[in-house]
Amino acid sequence: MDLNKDPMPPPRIMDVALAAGVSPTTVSHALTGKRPVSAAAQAKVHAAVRELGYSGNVLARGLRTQRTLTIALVIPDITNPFYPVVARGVQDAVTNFGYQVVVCSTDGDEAREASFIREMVARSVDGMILGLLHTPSAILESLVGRNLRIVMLGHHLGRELGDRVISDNRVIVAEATRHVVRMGRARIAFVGGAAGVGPGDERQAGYQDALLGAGLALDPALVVATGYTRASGTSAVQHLLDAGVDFDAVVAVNDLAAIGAMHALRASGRSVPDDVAVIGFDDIDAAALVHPSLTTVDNRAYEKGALCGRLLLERLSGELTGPFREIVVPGTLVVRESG
Amino acid sequence: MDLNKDPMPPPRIMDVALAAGVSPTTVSHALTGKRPVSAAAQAKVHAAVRELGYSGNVLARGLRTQRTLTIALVIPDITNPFYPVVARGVQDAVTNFGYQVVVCSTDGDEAREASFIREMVARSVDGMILGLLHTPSAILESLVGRNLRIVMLGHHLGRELGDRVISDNRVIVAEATRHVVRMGRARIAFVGGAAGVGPGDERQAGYQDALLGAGLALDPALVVATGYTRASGTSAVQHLLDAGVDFDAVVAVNDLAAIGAMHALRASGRSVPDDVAVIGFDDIDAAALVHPSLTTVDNRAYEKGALCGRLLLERLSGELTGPFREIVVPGTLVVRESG
DNA sequence: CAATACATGCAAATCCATTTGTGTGCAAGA
DNA sequence: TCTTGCACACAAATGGATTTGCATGTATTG
Repeated sequence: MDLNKDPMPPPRIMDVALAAGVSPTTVSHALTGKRPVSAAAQAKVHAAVRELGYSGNVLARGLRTQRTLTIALVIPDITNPFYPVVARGVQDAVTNFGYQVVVCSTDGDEAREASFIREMVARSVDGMILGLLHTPSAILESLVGRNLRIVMLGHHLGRELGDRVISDNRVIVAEATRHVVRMGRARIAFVGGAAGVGPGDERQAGYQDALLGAGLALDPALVVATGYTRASGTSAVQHLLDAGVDFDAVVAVNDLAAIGAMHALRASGRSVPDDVAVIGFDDIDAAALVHPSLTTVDNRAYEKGALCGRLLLERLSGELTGPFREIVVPGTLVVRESG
Repeated sequence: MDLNKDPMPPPRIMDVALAAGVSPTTVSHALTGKRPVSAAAQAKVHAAVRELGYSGNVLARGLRTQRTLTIALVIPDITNPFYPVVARGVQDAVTNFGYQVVVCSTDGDEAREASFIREMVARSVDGMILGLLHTPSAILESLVGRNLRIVMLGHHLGRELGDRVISDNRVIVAEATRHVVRMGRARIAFVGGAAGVGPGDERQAGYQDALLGAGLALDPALVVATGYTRASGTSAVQHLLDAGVDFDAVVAVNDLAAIGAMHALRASGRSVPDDVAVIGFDDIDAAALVHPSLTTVDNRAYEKGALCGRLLLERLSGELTGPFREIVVPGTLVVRESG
């Protein structure tokens, strides 16, 4: 019982040719349009294709044409609700043009980022949309000049490898922080992110800009870089509480961290926003659902994904040429109950 | 300026052979282990591989070997937080064995389910994990007997195509409904899902089992099948309210619908759970975060994904043979504030 | 020394669709 | 009638790795 024998292999181009009564060459021409084919032959070929359910072997086709109609989307964390929305934006932008999207979640791990990228190159993807947390290094350097289009998402570190779609992190976090200052808060913590990793640094800079602009002191004890997950927010606040740091507001690196922070605050008996205001970033679905609802920055996940997809397609089609573009998608402050 | 010329193509096996001073055949044997290779040659080959960053051409390899080390995960909705967790479970189960996961989100659209499956077959994936909402039809029939392993997730409709990992939907929803009955609720609505689509029917059956078991009447007006999204829950409750139906509890087909239902209830000035109790299904992250927190059923997303991945690998390796297995992953009721 | 085992190279087939060059038959137009 | 054009078949090359048969060379063993 050889389970690995294929009892009914998929139809090949030769099967279609036989069924249509034409040569394989004509089938190929009829399907690709590389040479004129009579209407009669067209009809016969398409009838045979439908009858047999022929769809061609993507491997063989890709090997020959050097195009796979596949793009890779590399993201830090598929369980962060921000990214599925991005993924949907990408998908919606490219599926109508026949492209497939392969999603790789790296857990923000640098080694995994590298290995996914390598893997996707080996798979001959036509392009990649890279939402990396780490600065592109040697791995990406080796891709420069490859026949491979790249769009960077939310990153403008490192060498220019392709078009970029980014947030105005610094500006908008500064605005969000000023919003908290206007509410009379003066001991404002910044929570989550990690030095040199992802957008945390820029957001922290925006936070600092706002404090300085308001004439408030920068207290290093108020900055706790723990990461980008819910647990990051929880542990950061716990750290602040354990250290006995006094604070009346928390600006979090993203919504997940903000929600984690709110949990830790509630667990310690503090009220949000009465005792401590909390601000997030991204405006994931859950931001509107938590209690109190989260004041945050709409990070336009869907638009960003769609924009990345469109940019990539335009590069692939040659429609867009010339120097790499950097598109800033501005965020907007969404004021809710938490701050 | 031909942007489509490749200034630096990826290394081929011949390049490695030249660099290592051996034949391409020996390189292949060294890397695949199909024939014994001396330690000296091994070392030279591996050194050359590292130096050149050779990883092989997946298309060519797959074409020859008929194996791509890729599996497809087809899910209804990537923005439903249940599924990213499943995806992570699958990934964690298979990446250590060299497999890649391609995630396809179908939006619960039957045509898209079919087209994704076809697309993945054309890509010669080694196996598929199918979380379908619709009953597998002709599309899948044509895959029976193909050299392709299938695991069905949360579905036991249609012909047996592979192993299955399912929930005890009916039993656990009945238990959840009895929980609401014990709280003294008697006018219990069932909200969301769609006839013949996904697990909705089974969950509704469990709801009815519990009502009948408790001697309560089944009022068709209390059942509103609208779908699986947050909007589905909102519109279903709105429909109940508009129709003037009296109810004091809502059992929703999943957490998203439950959260949508809570929104509609709050918007109408009703209190949860005082006026209306709400029960969800899945225990997505947001269930614990909404206010009031959602009583729901832990649907073990991660375990299910991991289980699907393991089953698929065991079939692919030949480790598991014989008749298809059906594994029921029992849910557990998680009582929180909403009901 | 003869015999066996083992490592390795070479050549060729294979996987399947695409693509190009060449040749053939049929038709319409000069 | 001769040309020109068109549709198509056929053959062969291409893409890159895997895999097998066969031959060679070296090393070990009886």
